[in-house]
Amino acid sequence: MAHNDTVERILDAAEILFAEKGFAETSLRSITSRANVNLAAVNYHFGSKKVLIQAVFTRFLDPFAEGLSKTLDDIEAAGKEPELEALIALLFKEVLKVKPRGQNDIKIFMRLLAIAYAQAQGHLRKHLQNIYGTVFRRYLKLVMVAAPDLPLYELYWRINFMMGSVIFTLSDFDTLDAIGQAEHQQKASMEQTMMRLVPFLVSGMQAPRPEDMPERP
Amino acid sequence: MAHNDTVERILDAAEILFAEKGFAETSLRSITSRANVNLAAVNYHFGSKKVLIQAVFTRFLDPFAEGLSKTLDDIEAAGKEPELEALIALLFKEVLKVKPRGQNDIKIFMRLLAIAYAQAQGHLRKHLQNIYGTVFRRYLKLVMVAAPDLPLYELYWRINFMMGSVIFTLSDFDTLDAIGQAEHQQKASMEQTMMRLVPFLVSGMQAPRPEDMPERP
DNA sequence: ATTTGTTTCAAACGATTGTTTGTTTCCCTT
DNA sequence: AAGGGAAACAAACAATCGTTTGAAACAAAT
Repeated sequence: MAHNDTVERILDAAEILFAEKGFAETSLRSITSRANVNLAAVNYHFGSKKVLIQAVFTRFLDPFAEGLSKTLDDIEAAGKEPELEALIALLFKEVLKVKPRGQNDIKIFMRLLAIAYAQAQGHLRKHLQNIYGTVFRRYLKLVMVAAPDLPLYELYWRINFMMGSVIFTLSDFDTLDAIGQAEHQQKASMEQTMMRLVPFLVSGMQAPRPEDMPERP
Repeated sequence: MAHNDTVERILDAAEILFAEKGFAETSLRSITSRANVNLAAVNYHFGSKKVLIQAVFTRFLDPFAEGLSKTLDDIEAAGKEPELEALIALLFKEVLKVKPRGQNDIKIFMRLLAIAYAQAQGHLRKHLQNIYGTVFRRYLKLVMVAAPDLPLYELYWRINFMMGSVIFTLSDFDTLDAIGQAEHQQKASMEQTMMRLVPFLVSGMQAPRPEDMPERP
């Protein structure tokens, strides 16, 4: 219990503080202090702060990627070709499945993703791409089938447009919801906002191709 | 020439380094070193690093907000009610107008926006909101007219969905374009990508309202 | 030419950072 | 009960951070 408990307490504290302030702005001392753990424990168990950051991501993304992979297995086994809306909603369901122990885990998860993208840290990005690239490509193939009239290159960019909407909105959900309450006297939940995202994304993906944009310039 | 030159050289160096590495990861020494300026110059001319960060944003956003404001003046003076597509394309044109001295200024501009959102720095966010909130609200009113069948609260969230796509995609344009070249042997420009964004965003905004989502729960 | 005020500069400040060290404590095996 | 390897600990490490200092260099005005 001793070892494992310390490692997980560090990860718990780290993911919260990283999501709140970012990587560079979060000191190891603030992490170990929140975790009620000795300062040296981080370097003892992880080796360095950089590895700790990667470990935080791994703990989130591994179950997510595994869950997504299994869902894709089921789809392919059933020989189904899901529609665009189902494919997008699928991703949200998968996100909601991850780590049901805490309520605000999804917010942390999304904020970490946003920070990872905002900070073009070479080592982190390639680390994630190397590990989770395979599952992502499997998912992308299904999107291709669901939107057959879209050239591959166009689809590539639209996928990124989608990622932008989702990550941006959900990672800043608390702030955006607070503004929404102040200006419209309505509050939203994360699940509601995901539901709101689906039709926006589906319609965006089904949009006609941009004008004056040759497929191969 | 002495004073003004130093201040602008600091701003030039700061915006590049901030866009590359973020705020906390960029030291004043790296800024002053790149600007060929003494270390103390930052605190002498700006007072603190925090003020320098705000100054970098101001130099970008002031001309942008002013240009947008004038464009909105013209529209209102002409009594026009632009369509959604025109309103969205308008924003991109306004962005392209800002700071024509350098080619990659837009990339820096977008990266700074992304970093500003990712790092929930309280002081910066309120600073921006207080200064540029007025222009933004004027623009929002035009969008309201262009999408009359959309409830205000729904529109609020979709505006944020749009912002997410744009900021996310364009701030990471270099990386995304590099991947696009590797996987599809096609390269894009920032202007092309903006053109690609327009139909995606327009269709997203015109999407049907999400199911099971009462207007006032 | 002298004064006045602004800007630049080298140097140092205290604080905080990630990491390392050597020792102590704990737990398990024999 | 004794031994040994893993873990926790207080303390210190060198490096870097933003900021401050006081003197030097400069410009413009009297």
